[in-house]
Order: sequence, then C-alpha cells, then structure tokens
Amino acid sequence: MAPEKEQAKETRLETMRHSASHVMAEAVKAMFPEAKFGIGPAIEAGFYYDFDLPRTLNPDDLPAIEEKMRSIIAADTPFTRKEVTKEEARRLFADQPYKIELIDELDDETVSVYQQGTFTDMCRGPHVNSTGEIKAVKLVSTAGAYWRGDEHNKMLQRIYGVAFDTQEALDEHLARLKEMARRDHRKLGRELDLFSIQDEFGPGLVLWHPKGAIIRREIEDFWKDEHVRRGYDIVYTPHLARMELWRTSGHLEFYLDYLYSPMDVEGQKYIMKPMNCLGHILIYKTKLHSYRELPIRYAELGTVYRYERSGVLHGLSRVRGFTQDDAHIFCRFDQLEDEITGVLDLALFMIDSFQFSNYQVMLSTRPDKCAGSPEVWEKATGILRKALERAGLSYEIDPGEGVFYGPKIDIKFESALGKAWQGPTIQVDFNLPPRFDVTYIGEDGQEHSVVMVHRTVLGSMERFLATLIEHYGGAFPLWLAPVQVKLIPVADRHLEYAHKLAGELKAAGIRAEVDTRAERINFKIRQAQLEKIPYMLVVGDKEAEAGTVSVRRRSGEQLADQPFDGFKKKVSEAIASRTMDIV
RNA sequence: GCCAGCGUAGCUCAGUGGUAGAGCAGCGGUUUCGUAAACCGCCGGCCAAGAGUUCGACUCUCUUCGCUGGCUCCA
Repeated sequence: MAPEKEQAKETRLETMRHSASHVMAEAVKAMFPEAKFGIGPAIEAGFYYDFDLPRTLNPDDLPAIEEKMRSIIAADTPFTRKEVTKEEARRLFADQPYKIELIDELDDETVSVYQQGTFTDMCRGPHVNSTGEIKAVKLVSTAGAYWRGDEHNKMLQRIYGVAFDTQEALDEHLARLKEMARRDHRKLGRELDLFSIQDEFGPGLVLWHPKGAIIRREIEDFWKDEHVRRGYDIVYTPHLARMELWRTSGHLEFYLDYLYSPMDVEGQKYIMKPMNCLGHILIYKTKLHSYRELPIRYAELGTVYRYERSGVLHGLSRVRGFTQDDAHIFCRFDQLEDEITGVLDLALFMIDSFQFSNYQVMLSTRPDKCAGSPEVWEKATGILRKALERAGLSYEIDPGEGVFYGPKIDIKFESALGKAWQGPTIQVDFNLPPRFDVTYIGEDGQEHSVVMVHRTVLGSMERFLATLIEHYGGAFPLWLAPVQVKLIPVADRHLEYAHKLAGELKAAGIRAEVDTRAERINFKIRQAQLEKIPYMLVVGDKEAEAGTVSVRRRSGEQLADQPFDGFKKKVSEAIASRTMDIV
C-alpha cells in the first residue's frame, strides 16, 4: 500500500475508533444516567473512555455495555456537529464537572459538540457520519485511571475497547494478542526453566536458573568482548556504598523515591547503589588525567537496586534489582561528537546482532528544572543532533524530556511481534563532573571539567532478556540456545554411540545433551521440540554403523543424513559467527 | 501506592457452606521402540497467610501478602 493511502486509512480508523468511544459513552450513560464523563480518545488499535460512576465496574458489565453499543450501531444514527459559545457549553455540560474543567482551559471562544441520538459530548472531532460506520468493536478491559493522569486527582474508571474496519481485522488483532500471550517472557521463562521470581525471596528480585544463566552469560561475554574491542575498560564496583556519596551526587535529592532505606554499618549509613556512575567517577579520580589520555571509557555490567512501587513490577522487564550494561565516558568537549557517534554505532551493532529491525530514535531536550547553563545545553544538544545526522539516523525531538543533568538520546526498538521496547540510552551529564570535581589537565596546564556520558546499549540484562525471549518466542538463535544439540538414541543399545557423539560435541564447545530416558523417540522429539532445542540428532543402528547423524530442526524440518564430523563443524561455525542456523 | 480482577498439587485447571479432584510433571515397574505424547501403579495439597461469622469455611466477611490488567513512573 502506498504510504499516503496507508496514512489515510490510519486516520479513518482513528476517527472511527474515536466515534466508537462516544458510542460506548452513550451506552454507559444508558446504564448509569448519573455518570460523569472524562475523556475518550482513540488509541492504538482502539479507544478508551474514562467515567466517574456510582459504582465500580466489574468485567461482567462489559458484555452488557457492548450489547447496548451494538444496538446503537445498528440504529445507524448520524453524528452531528455544532459550534457553541463557551457560555452555552457550560450550560450544556452543567452537570459534567470534568467537561467544565476542560471548557475552562480552552483558548477558543467557541467549542464544538457532537451529538448522536440522545447523547451529546464536547469534542474536537472529527467523527464518522453515523454510528453505522463503526464496524467491528469489542470491549476488552476495565482499569482505574487518574483524572488527567495525576495521582492527586480522583481515580476514574476506564473502559478499553478495540475497533476495526472488519470483523476479520478484529479477529486478526485478537489472534496477535493471543500470540503475544503465548510468547510472554514470564510464561516462557517458566516453561523453558530460565528464571523465577519468588514471593519467598522477594518480589521484583530475579533468580536466574542454569538455562537462563547460560543465555545471560553468552550475552555478557559477547558484550564484554565487543566493548574491549571498542576501547572500553571493564571495571567492577560494589553494590553498597556510603550514603554521603549519594548526597554529594544529588541523588538523595532528585532520586530519593527510588532509593532503599539506609543500613547502619558501624555507625555509618550505607545504601544499595541505584546507579553505577559514582564508582566509575571515583576510579577516574584516583589520579590526575592528562588531556592526552581522554577519552576514558569505563564499562561495567553493574547491578543496581531501585525501589519500584509494587503495582509496577512486571516479570523481568520491571524489577527491583537489575544489572545495567553500563558505561561512562570521560572526555573533552571537543571529543563529545566522536564519542556519541561511537556509541550510536555500537548501539546499532547490538540491535543488528540480535536481529531487531524497526527502531525509533528520540532526542530529548532541556527540561525546566535542570543543571547546567542553557548555553551548554544548547551546545551539547547540537552535538547530539550532529552525531545522529552523521550516523544517518532520522530522529524525533522530545522537547523538555531530557534528564535534569543533560540531554539524551533514546532508541526504542520493536520485537518480532511489533512490541516496542526501551533500548539504548545515551545521556550527557553536566551535573556530576562539577559536583565531584572530575577534571583533566589541559594543554594549557590548567584543570578543565570533563564531559561525562552515561550510556547503556542493551538497557539491563533483565529487561533485555525479557525482550529477547518475546522477540524469539523462546526459540533462541543457536549461539544463545541453552542446549544446542539434543541426541536421541533410538534404543538403549545406541546410548553408547550417543554419548560418544555428545562428548565430541562438548569437546568442541557445543552444548549437547543425550536423552537417556526409556521412552519412544516420538516422545523424546516432542520434548526437545517443546524445549526449542535447535537440533535433534536421532541415532540408531544405521547411524552408528555409518558414523552419520539424522538431523532434525526444531521447526520440524528434516535435514539429509550427514556425516557427524561435518555436522559438528557446521554447528561450530554457526555458533562462532552467531548466525541463527546452520547452512 | 491507587482502581479492578485473581490466588486450589511442580504446571494447566475443575470444585463452591457438610472435612479436596483431573490431566501433565515426578517416582516405581513393564515396553527397546525410527522423527511431536507407549502402558500399569504410586506419591503428591494447613485450598496464599491471619482473624471473624457458623454446629461446620476452600466456599461468606475483614485484614495482610502476592500475581494479572491499567493509572503513574522507568533500565
């Protein structure tokens, strides 16, 4: 489809979804005449509307509301638009406090109202011509939502719905949701025995099981090698540090909500570190640095602890203790652009290595409350922009969304099913170098403040693994697969041959296992398949005699029988080159 | 933290005021088998925790903990 046509379709869908939210509001009003209405916009795939109702909704209410919506749609009543003065609007919505609040904030002298049937709502529009144009609708969930997203306001009741052009498109969407549930990293994490999070140990704290640990270690080794290759120095810093350090940094002030309470160690207060930067700064500061030494890049897979409210914890992607793939770059201002360019290159290399394709780049600029002068911000933001352009990346500006200490670049990428994930982030820091007096000696023999860059390219091991599990649906590429080859002896008399081959594979650095159970091969194949093991080698009389193996992929595809040595070599090569598959 | 829903065996789920059930997994046997589930048997639960109502609570009420979907926030 041509881009403009695609866009037109999107707009039309959005209009229809927005109209669907009005129809839902009408249905809700029929059920609760005293309902107060918040807002009801179109969102991705559907719409929502926020209501203030006399009683709480439960999921059983949805079918009734949906039923009412269907009758409104079947009646095919027209949407009519009317312009009224603000004064008139206030009269019209006299019993609707939320609408009044919105009217009061509008700059225009007139507001538009839309009516369908007996239901009137203040709305910018546009809408479809009549309710009959709303095709396939389904209400999916209820939720509490603060009025205007502010937790100091009253919590309203939100109903989410989805709406599409055709029933087929709706069904497709529901099927996609089902597929996403099937790939949910929490579900696959348990099924594939990768990790667990247990109440008994503590919510938001991850226990990595052997198989999950293999994947993590492979990624970490890859990450470290690549960083060393790119001129980073690997460092390690402790998980606890004296609280005073965090007062100096300003975290105690700006970051208090995320910090755990201090513990007393021989009369001194210590806290779990929420970030790795201070350790790196103190390493840097153990000696004087010449301008010639810069840039210095310290990298650490650093585990940090942050308090997260109980309601926001989610599998591996939102936890209370996590390991960032962190690094801090200390450089001169004139080196900043090259350094940012280098990080962008590394970030893209990582995205590519894990086969993510769609990504979106955001550049966040100066917020109201910030450290550093506007001029320095302006200059640094310009440098980030230049680096992005040099890398040939298109990006969007997120005005005022920078961290208080400097502008930043965020890259979001999409998993195979189109779910968006927070990926690499690069932040310039104007706050810490002056606070900790982080300097170098310049050509002029004087001390100069360094420019500091915080960056991650994966985010955190926990969140990144969540992404990967869902991206691959648990079927990891060969180099990451916890078990790479499963040997399946046809009968007990083939155990010896299977063990011999497994031994040779292991000697070649390939993770191989023999299924020694007294089961039929159908059963063993099914098991291996469910475990998403890349290759199954069925070995029986034929193979033992000829020194060959019968290779089956986890996709179910059967490869030609082949000499074992050739198979071993191909697997070794595929692992080394981190390709998805052999041949 | 807030709103709603949920919490029964390792997993997936039945049960609904009268002292708990299935399939899979696990364990013990039998079967030695050629590309997605062989057969028989056994074990397994303070029904999330605590309090209350009741002659009697997995079931009803309250509190706490946790999980799920949102809100807010973020690696």
